[in-house]
Amino acid sequence: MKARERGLGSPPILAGLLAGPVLPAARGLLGLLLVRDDGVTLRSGRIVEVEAYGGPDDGASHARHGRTPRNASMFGPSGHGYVYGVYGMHMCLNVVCGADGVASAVLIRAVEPLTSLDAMREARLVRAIATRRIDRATPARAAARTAELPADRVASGPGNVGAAFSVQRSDDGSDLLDPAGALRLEMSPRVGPAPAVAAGPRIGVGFSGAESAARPWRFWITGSAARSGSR
DNA sequence: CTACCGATCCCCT
DNA sequence: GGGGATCGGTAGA
Repeated sequence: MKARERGLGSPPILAGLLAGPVLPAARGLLGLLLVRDDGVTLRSGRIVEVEAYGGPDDGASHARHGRTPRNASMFGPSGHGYVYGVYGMHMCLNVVCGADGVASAVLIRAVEPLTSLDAMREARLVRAIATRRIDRATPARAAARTAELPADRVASGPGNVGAAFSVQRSDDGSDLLDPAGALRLEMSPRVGPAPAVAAGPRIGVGFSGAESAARPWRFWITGSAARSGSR
């Protein structure tokens, strides 16, 4: 029996997928593993929710007004990371897609933790303290809350994926397909039929025109409790 | 349960 | 100087 039955049989095939159009790439990223290897612990999880973003024709994309210092990675080589900060406190991770020079990327919106769940909870607490979102709740209270976070909430939502995997600006432009990279993508060891995928409008893009906001460019694995917005 | 709203900072129609 | 590919605490039904 083949080791993989989900279609992406090998890293070269994954690289080829990411080098192509963003919508198939977004679907193909579902089910893959996101890995943070800090030399001490190996945090990993299954990608269960993503959003596709395009270039100048996509009113919701950071690339809608062309290349800037902030979005330069979107125009770079596929398979690399595009990391940006929003609202002064959240880091979001994208996988760059398309040919070099073409702007497109896939936002990782939710991950199901597989290994080092406690390290992810700890990383969540680090962010909570760093952003000082613990005015009313005392630090001890915040620590207790973080420790009690259900597994399927730890990396649910793009900001929480960033926190749980300690995504930082230095990850911007890094090669996510490098097997030795500190932040990387890996093939899922899971064998079986391809999971059912659902699609819908992207989240938080109301500022873009009606046409862009209506595009069903958000994809998720049906039934995953880690999907954001499904509290 | 839903809905609002403040936090906070980098980057830019 | 304004706004954002978010989050979570709080208020109120």
